[in-house]
Order: sequence, then C-alpha cells, then structure tokens
Amino acid sequence: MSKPIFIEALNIAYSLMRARFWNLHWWPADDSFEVCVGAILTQKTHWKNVEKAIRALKKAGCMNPASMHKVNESDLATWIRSVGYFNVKARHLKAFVHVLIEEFNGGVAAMLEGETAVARERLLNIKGIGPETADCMLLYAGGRNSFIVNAYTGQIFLRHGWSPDAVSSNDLKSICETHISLNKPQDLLDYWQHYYTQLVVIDKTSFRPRIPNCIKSPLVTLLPAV
DNA sequence: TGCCAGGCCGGGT
DNA sequence: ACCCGGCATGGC
Repeated sequence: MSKPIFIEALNIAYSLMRARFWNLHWWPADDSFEVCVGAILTQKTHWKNVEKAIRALKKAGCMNPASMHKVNESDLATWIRSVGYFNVKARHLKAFVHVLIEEFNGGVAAMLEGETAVARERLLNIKGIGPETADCMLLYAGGRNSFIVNAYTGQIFLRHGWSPDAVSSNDLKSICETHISLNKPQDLLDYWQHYYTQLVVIDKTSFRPRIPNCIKSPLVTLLPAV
C-alpha cells in the first residue's frame, strides 16, 4: 500500500478549506431518494443540467421509487434529456429503482443499511453505479462513513504532494479513510461530507488539471507547493 | 467557436 | 491489469 507523503496535510487542509468555504452544505436534495437520482444524473455532467432534469422529474410526478419503477424507460429519457447521455442514464436509473423496489420495498435507508462494505458492493453490482456514485449515495443519502474519491481528489492530492503519483483510487480511498479522522467519531460523517464538497468546489473554481505543474489552487496560496 | 462537465460500461490488448 | 471509444446536452 502506497502512503501519502504528508499525512498531516490532509487534516490541515480541512481547516483551510473550512475557513474559506464556511459551512458549505451538500448534497442539494429534498430526500435520500433524490440524492441517489442526482448522483447518477450528475456523472460527468454539470449540476446545472441536473437541476433541470430533477425539476422535470418532479413535474412528471416521477421523483419517487414507485413511480420511477413504473414509467417506461423512453419517457424517463425524455425528462432527463438535459443531463446528456440520457438513454444510458435512463437505463441506469431503471436498474437502480428495480433493485430498490424488488429487494428493499423502495426503502433507500434499508438499501444502504448494514455493513458499509456490503452495502457498497450491492450498489456496485448495479449497472451504472461505480465507485464515486456508490460512495455519494452512502455518504449523503445513507449517512454512512464511506469516503468519496473522484478524479478531482486524486488531482488535488497529487498537485500538493500528499500522495505519490500513480496511486489507485482504491488505495487513495483507504488512505483517506485511515488518515482523515477526528477525535470525535460522531462528527466524522459531517467531516467527510464537507471534505468532498470542498474539494470539488475548489477544483471547479480555480484549477483545470490538464496544465501540468499548474499552481493556482487557493490551498497553495496557504500551503507551499511541493 | 470548441471544449468539457461532481463517470461508467464493454470490448480490446 | 490498463486503455479506449461511446454516451450527448448545455454553458461559457
């Protein structure tokens, strides 16, 4: 298992991000089912476009497990058109609600219960749900302690020298889950929820990863670049 | 105008 | 175990 160069930075970074983005909350949704739907819709997609689709689903009376299970896939696709990849995403939404209804009686909480690793594996077995989507569902809809690693996380960690290059997403996830910690475990959920949100927001506002050695992150103005 | 968003799947080496 | 094309609209 590879290790980060500068483990302390992971928790120090939180203080810096928190100071900058004070109490940034996520995930924007009315209930846990909507979190899951949003997680699938936002794959490689601007959240603005997801908002449109969510409004359309609500207008169609489809933003609940039972209705979404009943409607046909092509109707679903027309309502979520604005997110792009609407045909595949309609199929993935149907796959998700199928399991949700058939195995858990439509209960999102029930689906995300139990051993975290087991619940996560259950999600990953559904076509259209990969690591990031599963962890978003667990962390934001299920209130489970599953740290979310996405492309941004790796880029930002690499840029600051917090992880060696070529660290896999799985390794990065365990590194974070081991070292991004608190003395009070009961606050860990909130901590990890903020952490992911802030990393995404930082990257959206300040940095495009395709320029190598780019030093523009707001964190770098506070922490020396490695 | 062209580039790219809060990924994931399937098929090919 | 990686690598890559496909999926597709909308905003800047």
